[in-house]
Amino acid sequence: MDILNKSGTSNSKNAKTAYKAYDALDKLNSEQKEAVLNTEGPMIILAGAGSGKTRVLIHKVLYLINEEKCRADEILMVTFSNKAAGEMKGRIEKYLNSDNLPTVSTFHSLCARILRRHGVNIGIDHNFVIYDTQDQLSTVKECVSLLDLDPKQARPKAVLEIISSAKNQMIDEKTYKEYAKGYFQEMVASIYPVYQGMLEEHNALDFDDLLLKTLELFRTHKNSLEYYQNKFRYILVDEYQDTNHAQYELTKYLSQKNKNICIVGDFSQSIYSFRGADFRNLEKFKRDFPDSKAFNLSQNYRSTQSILNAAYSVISNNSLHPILKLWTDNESVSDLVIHEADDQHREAEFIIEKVKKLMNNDPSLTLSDIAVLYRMNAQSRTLEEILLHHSIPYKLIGGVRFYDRREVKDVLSYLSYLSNAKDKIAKKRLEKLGKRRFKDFEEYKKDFDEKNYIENKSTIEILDGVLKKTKYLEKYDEKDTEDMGRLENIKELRSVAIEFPELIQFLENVSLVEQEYLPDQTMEFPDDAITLMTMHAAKGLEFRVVFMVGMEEGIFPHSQSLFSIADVEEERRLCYVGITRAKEHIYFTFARERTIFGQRANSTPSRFIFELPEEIRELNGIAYDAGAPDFL
DNA sequence: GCGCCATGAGGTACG
DNA sequence: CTCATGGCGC
Repeated sequence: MDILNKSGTSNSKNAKTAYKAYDALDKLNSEQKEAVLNTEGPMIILAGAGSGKTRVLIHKVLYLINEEKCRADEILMVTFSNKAAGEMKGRIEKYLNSDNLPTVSTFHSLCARILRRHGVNIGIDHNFVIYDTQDQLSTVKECVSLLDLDPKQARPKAVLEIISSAKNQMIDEKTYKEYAKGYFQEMVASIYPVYQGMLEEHNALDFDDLLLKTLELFRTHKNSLEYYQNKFRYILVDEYQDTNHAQYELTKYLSQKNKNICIVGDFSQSIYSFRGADFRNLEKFKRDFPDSKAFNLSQNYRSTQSILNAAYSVISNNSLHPILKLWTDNESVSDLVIHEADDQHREAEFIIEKVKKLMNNDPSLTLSDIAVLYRMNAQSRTLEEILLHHSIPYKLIGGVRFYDRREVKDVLSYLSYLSNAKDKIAKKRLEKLGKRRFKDFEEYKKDFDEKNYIENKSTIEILDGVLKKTKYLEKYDEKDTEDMGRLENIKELRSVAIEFPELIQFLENVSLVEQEYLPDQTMEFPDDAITLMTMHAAKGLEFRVVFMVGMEEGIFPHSQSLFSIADVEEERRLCYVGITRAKEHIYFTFARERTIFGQRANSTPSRFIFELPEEIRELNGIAYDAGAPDFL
């Protein structure tokens, strides 16, 4: 095999980390190996949960480079989160002793970069700001008041949802009115063009625009498109079931010329249709690339067979998409338990008892091996209370993100407004921080513009200058714990500012990169703690022990999903994602009675409980096998 | 310009 | 019940 010869030629100064294709390929199973070795042309990898998908992607990249199919910088790998991109990048870099690296990026960062460079072709200033959800909401509010509409009827949040989903379907502000049906949508049709005009005036793009404007650029400027088609000769896209229409089109455009595109996904793990994802893109791809080759990764390395059986038993109730049946060689010692509790407090107590027992029986088990998964964040409160009461450390994932925090957003608005004075949304926010303060800030801005600080001063100098001039920190009282936290966050922001001395780069970084933010609880227990999070947040993770709580109709599946089959199927996929997080043991719990939003009510066990394999239900005394329960 | 109270809504969430 | 928001009074 000529891989052997090539492995020694380049990149192998450091024997410890240099990539050796022949070694690496030996460690792959035959399905994985086939997927790695097929380099040319369009291909689709259906990768089940825990099937080593990341591994395959990384080895594909390394193999391409090692086989000299292309240079590293001719490879583009697209992921959905910065976290995933960072991990991929880290793992690839470890094997490459070279400065020439592949581009690993999210769709949004990639598009932002493309637009900074070539957006001028379609009238986009290279200095544009990126509006996040909060800015978008403020913009919609502006439009609503400008158009003299009643904010109670044109609820900004609802309006924005419609605009965003229109954008996801690539319907622009001019054509939307043709699609609008009914009173509300017609109202949105009148707001959408105003909203879009306002963004333009502000020299701003929202996240959806990043994708749409890039598509517009590709459609109208062949040169720009060809530049990227030539640059990225090999393209890999992860989590393809999560792409929306615009992202689908982007991958199509970019790969049109070389057709070396590898997409990876899993129908059964599509859980983001509410934000525009369409798992049917996996099927559409086959139609658009009729000569594409298909590969399946069906061997699971994470869970026991009985966990996989449980997951399959549930997901096989879905009919709107194909299902990949997984198998494993893993030893099958596994707890699968269904537990009925009196109420949500007893449910939490059950978890604690169980955790204690498990840890007694198995000294190798630590708290960080354990996760409690729930459908919605509101469910975490009772769990937190009881864990706190029993002094069991936990870390809570979720909540307000770092860059969404008020104080962080305030400081960023100052900086963003300095770099782009057209941003009226930032201006409005700053005015709200006090007239005096804004006046002082304007004085600073005058210096900033006249003395060209943007080139002569570093981000941290500017940031500190603004803080000093506006006395912003005086808003907060060091003795107040909440304020203290806010001051801490600004400190944290300062350290990011030090990392990015160029203001424009700093702003680009903060609008596109979500920083890992740990809430206070985690700070107190940095090491070993139980993880509490939603099932959505758990995607991609694994734990030796998983508790899925609140398995009740109306909670999971969520009440708002019950009107459509497609929505219930998405809930079921979420259930599948939850189950497949577990390596060894899984516990499903539900309460007979639950207080939610201050309302106490009896609950019915989730339909998903009844979809678990009969043996498990029998073992747990939940063998309603007289057919479907009456709620169905 | 700040803070209080009434009101209303309440899913999941990446960039 | 809890949190965010907006209007209004001081």
